[in-house]
Formats: sequence, C-alpha cells, structure tokens
Amino acid sequence: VQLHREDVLAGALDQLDRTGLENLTMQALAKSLGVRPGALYWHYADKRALIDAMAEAIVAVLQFTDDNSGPWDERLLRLSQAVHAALLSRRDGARLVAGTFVAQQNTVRGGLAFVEILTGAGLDIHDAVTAGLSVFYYILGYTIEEQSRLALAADDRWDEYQDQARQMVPAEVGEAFRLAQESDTFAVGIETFIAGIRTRVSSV
Amino acid sequence: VQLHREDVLAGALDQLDRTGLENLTMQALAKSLGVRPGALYWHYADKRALIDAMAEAIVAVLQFTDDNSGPWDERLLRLSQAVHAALLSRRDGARLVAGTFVAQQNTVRGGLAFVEILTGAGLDIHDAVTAGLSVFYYILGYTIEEQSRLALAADDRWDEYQDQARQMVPAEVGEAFRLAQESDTFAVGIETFIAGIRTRVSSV
DNA sequence: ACCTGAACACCGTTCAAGT
DNA sequence: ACCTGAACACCGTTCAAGT
Repeated sequence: VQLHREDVLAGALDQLDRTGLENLTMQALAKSLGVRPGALYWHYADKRALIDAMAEAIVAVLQFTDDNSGPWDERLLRLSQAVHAALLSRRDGARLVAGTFVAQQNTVRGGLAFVEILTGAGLDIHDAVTAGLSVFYYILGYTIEEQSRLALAADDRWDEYQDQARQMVPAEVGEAFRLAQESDTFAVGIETFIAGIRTRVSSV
Repeated sequence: VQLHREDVLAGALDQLDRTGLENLTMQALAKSLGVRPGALYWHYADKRALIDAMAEAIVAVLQFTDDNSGPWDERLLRLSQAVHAALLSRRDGARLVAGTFVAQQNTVRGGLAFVEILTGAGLDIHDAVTAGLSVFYYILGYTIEEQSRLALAADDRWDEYQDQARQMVPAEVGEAFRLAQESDTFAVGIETFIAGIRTRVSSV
C-alpha cells in the first residue's frame, strides 16, 4: 500500500473536516494514514506546503463553474455563490484559504473569471480587477465569520456569545444582529456591490 | 515588580508586532516579561483568552472616532478607514481579529456606529445591520490579504509569487493585478459599496 | 495574591538507517 | 523511491510548592 501525494492531501482534507484547522496536525494525519510523521515530509516539504495544496484543492472546483450565459450581474452573483460554496465545503475553509497567499494563485484563476465578467460588463481592466478583488474580499470575510459562528455553535458557545453581545446594544438592534447573522445574507451583500458597479458601468 | 493583566496584554501586543501571530507563544512572551510561562496563566485563563483581549485592544481605538459630521456616505467612508487603520496598526491584526469571535463584541460596538450611520441614511434597522456587516466583511478580507502581502514582502517571497502568478494569466491582466494589489484600492471598494447602498436609499 | 519549578502530552521537523 | 525509528527543540497547560 504505497502512499501518494494525493492520498496525503485527501487525508488532510478529511482530517480538516473532522477536527478543524487548529487540530490539523502532522502526527494525527500520519496516524490516520497508518504511517509515521516523518513519512509525510517525503511528499510535502512542510506543513505550509500541505496547507497550500489544501487551499488549491478547495478552490479547484471553480474550474468547472463556467456557465457564462445570462447578463453580467447574474453571472457575477452565480460566480460569487460558487466561491462561497467552495469555501464552505470544508470546515474552516475560508480561514485556511485566507491564511495562505498561494490562495491568490487560485484567486488568480478564479479571479480571471471575475475579470472576464466585469470587463464584459463594460469596466476597463484596471477597474475590473479592483472590483473583482473587492468582491472576493467580501466573500472571504463573510465566510470566515460564518464558519467561526458554526464553530461556536458546535461548541454550544453561540448562545452565550449572543447573551453577552446583547447587553451592549439596544434591544431591537441586538435582534437585528441576531437575525442578520443567523439568516443567509450573503447574496444581499453581493447585490449591493453589484448595484454599485452598475452605477459606474452605466455612467460610462 | 508586580505583573498586571495590562502588562501581559501590552507585552503580547509588542511580541505580535515583533514576531507575527504564528510566533506569538506563551513561552517567548513569558521570557520577554521576565517571568516563567506558568505565571501567565494566573492573569489569563489560556492563550485564547489572551488573544481575545488583544483583539479587543486592537479595535478599542474605535471608541474615540465618533466624528459624526457630514453626510452619511462620507461618515461611512471615514469609519471604514478607521477600522481599516485599527486592524493595520498591529502585525497580522486582521487575521487575529477575524480568528476570535469575541471580535464580534467589539464588532458590535464598532458595528453600532455603522448601524447608526446607515439608519441615518434612511435604511431600516435590518438593512442597516446587514449592510454594516457587509462593509465589515469587506474590510476584514481586504486587510487580511493586505497583511499577508506585507508578510510575503518581508520574506522576499512577494516577487517570486508575482512571477508564478503572472504565468497563468494574460500579460495585461497580470499587470492590472499587480497594480491593484500594490496600490491602495481600499477606498474604491468602499465607495462602490456606498454607491450600491445609495441606489437603495434613494429608491425608498 | 502572585509566581517558581518541574513536569505532562503534544507539536513540527530532521535524518540516518532500513527496504 | 519511500518509509521507519528515534531523536530535537519547542509548544500550551497544570499544579504543588514557595513567598
């Protein structure tokens, strides 16, 4: 039973889902693969290289989401939701991808799709890149907080946090915060951003 | 020379700036404070509690940035830039704040300022909270990537990364990416978002 | 009340040696 | 080529014991 690079990667993604990012260790991964920790270092130079590869794998699904039909604003929303879904597909996926900067290589790949859509909408290349990155930053931030919330909920610390936060804030605002955080407001943010881009496009 | 809670916190923030988040260790912190590691656990329950306190400290400056003059869009931009500056004021500040969810308690505090500005602009509470969180997510994502880039540059790995990324992309797009990432496009993203909010406000 | 001394289980990583 | 065995320096945390 030979161990290949992809086996290590698959095992690491499995362990990520089971234990979360901060409990992803080389020793635990080695044990789950039936191997000694040192063996992992033949396949990946160090833990960072392994995590880079995991980030690659998480955003790799975006290669196949190139449904380029419909108007640019619908396409932008669809692509954003695909990126969101990709980050969400693994526990702590957003924090993992945000932590690596190789992330930006796949960001470049997925980023190309953003740029293509936005230039198609009428932006010049510079504006398209800036706007595309902005959307990506929103998605990263949104999903990091979303997954932190999931982790809190899994620890039964979510209610405790809510009670604490509620005391610092007027009641109706606290309620609005809870609602906003527990419902899926992802698309609302994207659509607001799209509305902003639209004003720039139509004014050209 | 008695050690107080604030001394530990100040020392931790110092060590963060010197060594970065991933080299912030209890043992190194203890040494820099002239104390044994165990002593730190009298002041903070564990490392997580200390990091929560650090996040608090980083965003605490926002309490004093309540210049509420001018129209809502200018106020929103100013507040966003204050949050951006706060995260940027410490090495890895954005990743540290994004990692803790207590961050959201200060987010609530700073978040209140967002909500106040946006309700003043004409949004109802629910929309104001959603829009305020969206802006915060953008700021988090933007600053995380910004500080990752700073870390890469400090390691002299930024050029290497650029070369790698450039090969996957048309030349003019690669150039636009480099430009967008090396120049300060923070305000552009916020302004696009503001333009999007404006369309919703004026249509009410 | 505040800290030391000393230990615990665990971490990432290296590397000679095996096959 | 791929992995073991064994070690290295270091990590977060605990806790009796000191003052």
